[in-house]
Amino acid sequence: MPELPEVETIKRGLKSFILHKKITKIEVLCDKSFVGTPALATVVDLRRFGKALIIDLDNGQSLMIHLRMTGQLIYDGEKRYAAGHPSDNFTAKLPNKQTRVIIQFKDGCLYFNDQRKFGFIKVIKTSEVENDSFIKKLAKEPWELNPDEFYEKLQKHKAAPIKATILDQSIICGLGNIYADEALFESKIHPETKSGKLTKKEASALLDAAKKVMDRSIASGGSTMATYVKADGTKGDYLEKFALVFRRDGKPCSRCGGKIVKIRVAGRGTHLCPNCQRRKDD
DNA sequence: CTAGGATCCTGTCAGC
DNA sequence: TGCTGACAGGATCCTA
Repeated sequence: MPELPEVETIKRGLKSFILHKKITKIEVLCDKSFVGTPALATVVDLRRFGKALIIDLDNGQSLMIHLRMTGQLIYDGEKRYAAGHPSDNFTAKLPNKQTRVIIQFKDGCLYFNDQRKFGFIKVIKTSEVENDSFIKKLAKEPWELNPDEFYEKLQKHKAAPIKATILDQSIICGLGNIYADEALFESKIHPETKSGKLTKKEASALLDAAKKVMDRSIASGGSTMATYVKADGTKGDYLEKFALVFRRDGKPCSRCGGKIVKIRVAGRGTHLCPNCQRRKDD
């Protein structure tokens, strides 16, 4: 998915289009993608918990949206605002084959598209949002986590590769496959390093790097491919502009000129510069 | 308890 | 061209 910066981008953008607007109709095209009974109400707030987006309504209910791997939210009204997993859907005619839910407003439609159907929209009581099983488990985001706290957490998973550890939302919240790779590169840590082998200094550097790469992404409107269009017509282009290792295997490292490689860690494709990110002896 | 692998689902791409 | 397997910006469930 869509990692924290992308969901933050969605939240900020949607706010300007749907806040205080009434939902006039909800069409569910794929049962798996919508949990609960759709009700028509007015949007009173948009919030984000890690990678989950919450749309609060004035009937005491909230829509919890998780895009998982391939979810997208595309608002189509006077302007089009698209964010999430980048694809041609951002500019395509909608609804299409991948449209799972359509949330209609008086002057626009919010399309929830999701190729792989891992994502979902779920109706929950607003008062229960923070007790939701997913949200409840979320750890602090990098900006709220202090280095000592982070270091202590790493000791509880000392045998797991650091990449797996920082992808675990109950340890540190917000990173996904892109920003995990970028943060490890930025802090010069090999992704397979056992979490318990990191020094306090390295843990602190990694935390700083996580904040840095995500701050930069949020500032540019989230990462994306070329088809991504923001509300103002500009493109969010973290991958093109800022990614230094993600999907850059075979290309030279911007820091040392060495060759970026792709390996598999924790079941995920992982990009690194073997020269800058030295493996420690186990 | 942790760690690692399979799994949900659709689509695309590399390699035969 | 057609088939096959691998893989994908996530999280959960199962097993050891």
